[in-house]
Parts: sequence; structure tokens; C-alpha cells
Amino acid sequence: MSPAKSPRVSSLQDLADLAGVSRATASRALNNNPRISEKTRERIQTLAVEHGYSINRRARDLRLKRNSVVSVVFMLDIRSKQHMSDMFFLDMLGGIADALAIRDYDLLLAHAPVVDAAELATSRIMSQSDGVIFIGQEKQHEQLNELAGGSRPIVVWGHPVPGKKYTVVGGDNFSGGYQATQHLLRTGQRRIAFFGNTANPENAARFAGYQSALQEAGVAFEESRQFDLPFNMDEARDVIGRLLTHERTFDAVVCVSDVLALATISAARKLGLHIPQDLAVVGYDDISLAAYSSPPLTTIRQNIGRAGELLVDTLLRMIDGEEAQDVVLATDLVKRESCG
Amino acid sequence: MSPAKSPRVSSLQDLADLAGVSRATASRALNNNPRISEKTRERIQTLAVEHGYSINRRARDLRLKRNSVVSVVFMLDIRSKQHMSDMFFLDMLGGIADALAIRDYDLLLAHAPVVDAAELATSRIMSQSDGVIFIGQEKQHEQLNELAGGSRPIVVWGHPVPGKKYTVVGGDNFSGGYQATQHLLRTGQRRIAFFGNTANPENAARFAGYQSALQEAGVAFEESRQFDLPFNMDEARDVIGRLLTHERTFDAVVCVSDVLALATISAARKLGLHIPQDLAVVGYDDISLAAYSSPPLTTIRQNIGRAGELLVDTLLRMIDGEEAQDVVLATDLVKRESCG
DNA sequence: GTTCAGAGTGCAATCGATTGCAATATTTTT
DNA sequence: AAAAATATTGCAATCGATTGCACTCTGAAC
Repeated sequence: MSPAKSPRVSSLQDLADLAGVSRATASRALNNNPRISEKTRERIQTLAVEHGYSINRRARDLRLKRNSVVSVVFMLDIRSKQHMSDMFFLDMLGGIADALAIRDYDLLLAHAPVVDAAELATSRIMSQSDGVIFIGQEKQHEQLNELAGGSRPIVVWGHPVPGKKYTVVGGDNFSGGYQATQHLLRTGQRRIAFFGNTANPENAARFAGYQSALQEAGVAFEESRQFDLPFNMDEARDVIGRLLTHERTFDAVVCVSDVLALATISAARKLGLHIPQDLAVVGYDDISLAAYSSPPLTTIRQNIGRAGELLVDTLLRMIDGEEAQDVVLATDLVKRESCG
Repeated sequence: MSPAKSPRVSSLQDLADLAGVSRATASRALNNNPRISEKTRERIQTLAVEHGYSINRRARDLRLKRNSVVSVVFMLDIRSKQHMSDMFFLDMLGGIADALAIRDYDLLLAHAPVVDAAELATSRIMSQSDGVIFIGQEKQHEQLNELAGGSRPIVVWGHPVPGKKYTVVGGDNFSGGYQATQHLLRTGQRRIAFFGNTANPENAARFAGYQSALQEAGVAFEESRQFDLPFNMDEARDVIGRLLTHERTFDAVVCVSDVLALATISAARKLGLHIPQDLAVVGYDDISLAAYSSPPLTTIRQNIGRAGELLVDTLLRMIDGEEAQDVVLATDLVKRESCG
């Protein structure tokens, strides 16, 4: 390997001096501007590499009046035990980070469990980024609608709800609920319950899928088998315990998350029930522990890393001024023993 | 609420014009420079708030030749199933993000499972940030040492190893291993195994704590009870299955992670063993699922969110030119049923 | 030998902030 | 009331890049 030429080049001016051209020419050469002759361009680009020159992005962004930053806002409090699984977030964040890195964007991570649209709109989260990705919509639907009208494009991970003005990328929740239910039906189950909270749009869609599968199989839906559980896991757990001790009217259950499913299994075991003989369980998310639980959990998988890429693609398209479209991510079933 | 004055102020010049002062004065007023009279300062600051002025950080950073960015590099591949738990990362990231936000730093997230020091040193990860936080040291000890000599301060989450040149923030692994083992001893266990992989410095320290607790209790350490498991969870699981089917020489096990512990419980159950009667298990990390598993998992808790803050504190101190010191985070035991 | 088109470069303004030094306003001292 | 000391504020250079416009140079056309 040839030793890099000694003078460490840090500014465009230095590089230009070294090449014996002006700053303007050097800049154009690096940006492949056609007005620069091929010869000059190559010479400068080679020089840049040799001397380890790397552009100062702050200067470029200042000049170009942009940020090269995308903010990611977690609307849910990460620390409060949520239905949604941990791995889910991390995987998604990984996908987002990778996709942004490729496009040469930075990722500004923000924690904003409770959001006041007006406040957020003037915060650095908005002013310092070219666009924002929101993870989870929960109760903030109105605020999101407000923000969508603002100066920065936003994309939300969640489920389309009527009257939304923001762009949504989300899993195919209907299909997920449908597949989970269909699987139980195929194993012969008829008395199938639904654990979730339909106040959440994603859960509601999964519930719709559940109903649809039942109907298609000619199984009547019983309202008494749909349970809206608290979002807080500790409370949810107590409720589940009670549901299982009362005379049960179901032998199988579709859960909206793996965490919920595992809690259900745990509660059932404590009561001496056998999984899946006495109670078959399906989860949602395919968190890593789903495979290692006892018994391994049947669940619905979404390619969350891919979801992150889709969020980024969609947002950057909007930043470039294109019209935005909602995106739905495919979903599939992972069969394991918890269903027999 | 009084309506904000109409002219939307976007640059310092605008604000200065509005206040009838120069850019310089406006800048100083906002930065609480003592050379500006109290009256002027307050007037300008009020004006700034009223008109929703927010500083352009790119411009400031350009002028001040800094970045206001800290990179966070995950050395482990997030997606490969690692011993280490998912929640762990997310919690830590949350802590880091919060701590950085308070100090007005941005977080640049990077995915770099395998790292070539030379390559990393010239990448945007280094050149665009004022410092870097590495999560996990694993096999990269040498590279970290190289990077530590570079132009940017770095801090590593892990465990101090001999000859390290970088600053480390980590949990009290020795104490964690000690507490876990001591707890089992107190419940009357004598034949206690250790599941982990001592190639990892953190695991090695936990193992040392385990040995120390045994010794203190007058229980002889049997080498045959220390098992180095593969880092890959799928493989680890197979190995555990075999360990439990062979004639066991232990009735209790200290695991280096909750994920490992849950896999152990799962494997044990499949063999018809009862937890904790036939096999008592202690985990490490207190992931959220630890409380919801069946039975709930006894484990070692570290305040990971706090760890994130410590990492940031330490790094920013180094960025400010202070001498760096390693930091150890306290650890405590969470008793649950898996130990009886 | 001019004139002209077109290719290749350079000049200088610009993005929005910070800050050393100079200039002015205010107060204190004599 | 003039001079000296101090408190406030402004001027202008600076950080490192981009880009419209003007300029130089080449070979071709007349």
C-alpha cells in the first residue's frame, strides 16, 4: 500500500490548492459536475481519496439549506411495559438506521411518549430534520394530523385510520389476525378468543381479520370471547389470570403480541392448564424469545427490518417532493408447538 | 394566549433587525454573554421566544468547528440471536438518547457488527461526531485500542480487560455473578452450574463472582459445572438440551442472561423437569419478559437506562478535555419463583 | 487574421452563526 | 466641566462548502 501523501487535507480549499485549481472547480469535480473535464475530475477525485479528504457536511448543509437528518420519534414509552415487544423496536430502528446511512442521512432519535403537536412543531425534532418518522400512533392521531400539515413531511408506523392526513406504513394487520385465527381453526379449534385492545387501530384490524376467518369457517363470533385488555402489561396479566379462572368459554386464543401470549401461557400453567391441549395460543411479532419459550410460540411474523427501510423510502420520497402513498408490509405465520 | 407576532423569524439577522440591534448583540444576548446589558438580553430573548426563533445548529457548529453529534455503534449484530437481551439495548439506547438530548447533542446511530479500525477511523462515524460510544467489546478489543488513540474520544460499554487503552463503563459483573450464586446457596443449593461463555470479559467476571461465592460458602468449585455455551442462541439451545439429558451433576444454574435462562427452563420442562424443584435457575438482565415467564425468573438487574446516562456523561467529559475514568454500575438481585 | 462557439475555470456572493477588536454611550473621578 | 474609566454595542472576518456569472482559451468558420 502506498503511503498516503503527507499533507492532511481537511478543507476543500486545501484540496484545491493541492490540485492547483480553484475551490469552485474542486467542488464541481467532486460532485461530478459535467462542466468539469474528465481529466480534471479524475485527478481531483483521486487526490481527495489519497489525502483522506472528506466533506464537511455542516458547511454543505448550511449552504444548501438542508439538514440531512431524519428524526425518529417513539410515541410509546419504551420503559413502560407495553404489549408491543422490545425486539420489534430495535429491529425497526436497525432497519431505519441502515436505510438512512445508505442515503447519507443522519438519524436523530427522540423519546416523546406524550406529544403536544404545537410544542413538537417548534422543537428541534422538527426544525432540525428534513422529515420525521413516528413509531406508533396510539392516542396521538389528532396531533399527527396537525403535524402532517406542517412544513416537514412525516411518516407514521401504524394502521390507517379514517380521516388521517399523514402517510402510514404498517403491517398487514387484517391478514395477520386472519392467519392466526385460520391456523387455530385448522387445528380443529372452534372456541377461539381474542386478546388485545381494539382501541388501538392495529389491534382493531387484527380483530377484523379474526372475525373474518371465523365467518369464513362458518364459526359464529361470540362477543363474549373478545377481550379488551389494558395496555399496561402488569394490569393485563392480572386480568388474564381472572379470565382463565372463571369458567372459560374458549380453548384457544389469538393474542395481539408475543408478550401477551407468553403472559397468557404463564398464567395458564400456573392454573395447571396444559399448552396446547387445554389452551392453544397464537402470538404476534415473532420476538426472539418466542422460539425459546416453553412450548415454543406459534406467532405472526413481520419483517420489521424491512419495515424500517420502507419507512425511510417513503419519507425520503416525500422529502424529494413526491406524492406519498401508504404502504402495507406482508405478514406470515410461524407454526410452533403452542398450537399443537 | 397572545398571538405570536406575525413575522416569522428564521435567522439571527431577522431577530436582530426586529430588535433594532446588530447580529452580534443578538447572538451575545441569546448566549447570555455578560457584556450585554440585562435589559437588552431579556428583550431579545423574549422576542426570540415570541417569534419562535430557533438557532441554526449547522451554522453554529460550522463556526465553532464542532459537530454536536455523538455516534453510537453496536458492535454486535442486533439480528443474530445473542445471549444478551433485546430490551437491554433498547433501554440503554433510550438512556443515551435522553442524556444526549439534554446536553443538546445529536445521536448518530450506526450498525457495525464487524469493525476494521482503520476503516472506521476515516468513516463518517468518526469524522462527523465529537465522540463515539461502543456497545459491546466482544472480539474487537484490539481495534478499540487503536481507535482510542485517534482524534476522537471513545467510551465502551463492557468490562475492563488488561491492557485496554479505552475508557469503559460497565455493570458490576463480579458482584452480579456473586449475588446470583449466593442466592442459590441460601436456598440450600450446593451443586450449582454456570452457563455462559468466559471468552467474553463480562461473562468471565460474572464467573469469577460465582466462584467467589462458592468459596465463601465453603463449597468446592467443580470444573465440570462450568459450561462455555455458544454465543449463537440456536446452537446454545441444542447444547443445553444435551447437558440436561446427560446425567446431570447440578441442580441449579447461574445463567449469564435471561434469554439463556429462559431457554434453559424451556429445555428442562421439555424433559419433564420441574422448576425450581428439579432445577433452580437464575438469569441476568431482568428483561421485561423475566417477570412474565413461567415461572417468573429470578434475575440480576442493572439499571440500564442509567448506564446510558453514565456513558454519555463520561464521553462528554472526555470531549471537554477531562481525564476519563472507568465507571461501574451497581447491580441487584430480583427474587422470583424460578429459584423457589 | 479575425470572429465566434463552446468547453473549462475562476471570482465572489452566499448560507447563519460567533467573536476579537473598535467604537460609542454612560458613569465616575478629579 | 473635562478627563478617565467602564459598560454597551457594532463592524467585519471567519467557518467550509455551492453556484450564477464572467472570463480565458481552444479550434473552427469565414
